Amino acid sequence: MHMSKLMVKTLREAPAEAELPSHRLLLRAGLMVPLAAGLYCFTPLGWKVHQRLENIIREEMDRYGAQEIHLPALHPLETWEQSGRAATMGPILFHLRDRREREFVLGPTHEEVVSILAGRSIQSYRDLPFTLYQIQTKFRDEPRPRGGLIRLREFYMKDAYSFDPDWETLDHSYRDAFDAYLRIFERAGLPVIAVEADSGAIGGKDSQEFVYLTESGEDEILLCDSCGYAANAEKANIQKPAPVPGEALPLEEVATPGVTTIAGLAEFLGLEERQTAKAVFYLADGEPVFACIRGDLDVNETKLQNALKATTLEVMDEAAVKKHGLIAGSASAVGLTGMRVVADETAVEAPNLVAGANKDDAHLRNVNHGRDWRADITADIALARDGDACAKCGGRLTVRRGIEMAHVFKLGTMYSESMGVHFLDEQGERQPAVMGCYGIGLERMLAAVIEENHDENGITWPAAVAPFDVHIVVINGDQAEVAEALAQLESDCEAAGLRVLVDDRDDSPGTKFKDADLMGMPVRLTVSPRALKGGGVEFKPRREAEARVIPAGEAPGEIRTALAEAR
RNA sequence: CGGAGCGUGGCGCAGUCUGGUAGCGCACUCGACUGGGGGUCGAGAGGUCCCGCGUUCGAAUCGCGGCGCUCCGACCA
Repeated sequence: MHMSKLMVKTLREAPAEAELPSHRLLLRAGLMVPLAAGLYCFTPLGWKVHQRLENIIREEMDRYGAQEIHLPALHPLETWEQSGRAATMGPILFHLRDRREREFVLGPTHEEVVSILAGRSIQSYRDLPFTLYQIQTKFRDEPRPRGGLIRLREFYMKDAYSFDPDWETLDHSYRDAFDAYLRIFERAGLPVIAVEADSGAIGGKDSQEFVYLTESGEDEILLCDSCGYAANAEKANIQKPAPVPGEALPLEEVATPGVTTIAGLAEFLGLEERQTAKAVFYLADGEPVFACIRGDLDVNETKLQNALKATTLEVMDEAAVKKHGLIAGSASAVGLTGMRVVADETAVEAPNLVAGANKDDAHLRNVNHGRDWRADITADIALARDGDACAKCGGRLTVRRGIEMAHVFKLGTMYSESMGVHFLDEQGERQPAVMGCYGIGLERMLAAVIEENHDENGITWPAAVAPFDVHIVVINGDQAEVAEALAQLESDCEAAGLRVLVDDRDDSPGTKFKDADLMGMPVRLTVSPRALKGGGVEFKPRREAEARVIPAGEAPGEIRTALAEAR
């Protein structure tokens, strides 16, 4: 490809709205052009990278026997009503109507549709197991698209779905997908870590995310520095400090004028925070819920939501707090009626806690579970924080941020039951298939590849995803010797199976070098009178500082070597 | 949805406070020179100043309403 013919426009300066390095470079290098919030056009250059990522994924999925399919993006609304997710996914669904006023949604994912497809193919346990996958567009009406390709409203996802006769064989399908993902990210030059993730109220057993660690990520991850435990903040478990022990003492009210915070309460009474009880109020599916945890801990709302099996959970606003007669800052479950109480184990086990008296400026000492109050649900609802103790080994947890690249789930039978994916087992009994699902965000992956592979001058593509292998800069291409050398070099490289980009534009050398750095092909060759005089062509791997002159005939071999190193 | 900022040629910005014929740099076109890190000179083209309503003799500028974009948060199987 010659740059004089390539539809690309590089920018000296990035648009003001772009902040992330990947976003700025995607725009500056001319890989994409914005259309609207969360929507981008890919240029020929950008699309080549996208396709190379796609192909890596396709190869690794095919390698373990997953089968590629294609599904509609447009789904009848009833499909989503059948699974119940029309309600739970709610506002994220793009809705539209056809000319006969029939309602459709644009698929944000494809569990429902793939289940319908699978259900029509499965009759016997002999038909199982298998894994289907698709690489196609998904639509989500995100509340806030952001970060260039990090969060889009229309995006490519590789989504795979496994169908197994039982949980045991699902473990194998899951493992196959997991291993394929490790190979995919390895090949794409993207360091990721697998972290335990929440599988949601929707159910399922195991769930892991593949996360690329970066400060600009939106996912919060807890990492244990001693045992390697890694979990999404929604899922992370901690070892909670032991309570202050003691025999149950008589309940006693104490005046606490103006005290409304745990820190203030502990200081006022000269106690530790773990000797107090904290209360937080929520509306779960619209119903009031009283959450209670020991004062030194915070509530993990995902865990709380799971404990409640609620589809929505929100913190009560002031009006709701008032309406339900709660006293913020002095609330406790003692004497509380009219709502469910969910308590963390710590609040149940610790004796003689200080809790609110359910009136202003007063608290209760020596509150004990069982005697003074009772939890409707007792569960672990504690939030892991930076510095907390690892649940597995007691080591120190550190909070890191990252971008979720992929998510693997053991779904179980939820969709097979609602969408009708059944088979007859060896006993002739009708069973729902046990499903798993495995998604990778393509554009997000592309953005992360750039986040990981760039320097102050531009992109430094890993060889496996670069749009071209070699970028040939021509200087004084109008001179006959130079033109001749270029033609030979180009055909030698192409004969060696290399993807060649030639900057044949009539621009100054400086402009071409800057663009070559910005666009970031793994190897740059310069054909010029000077290099010819020096005995060949100038050879410079993008990630190295120094260039050297090599005989032109050796270029293809040297490029191959450099590509092998540019991972 | 809450908080903040921004909207002027393709990109980066000035002009807005204090109303008076829209400007700079880059990019673009043509010509010449130059030819190893976004080069020089000359001549050009390109604008619903986000939209609407209002105030005014006169609005990019003031007022009201709306839209869009970005960031933070909420949200995000």
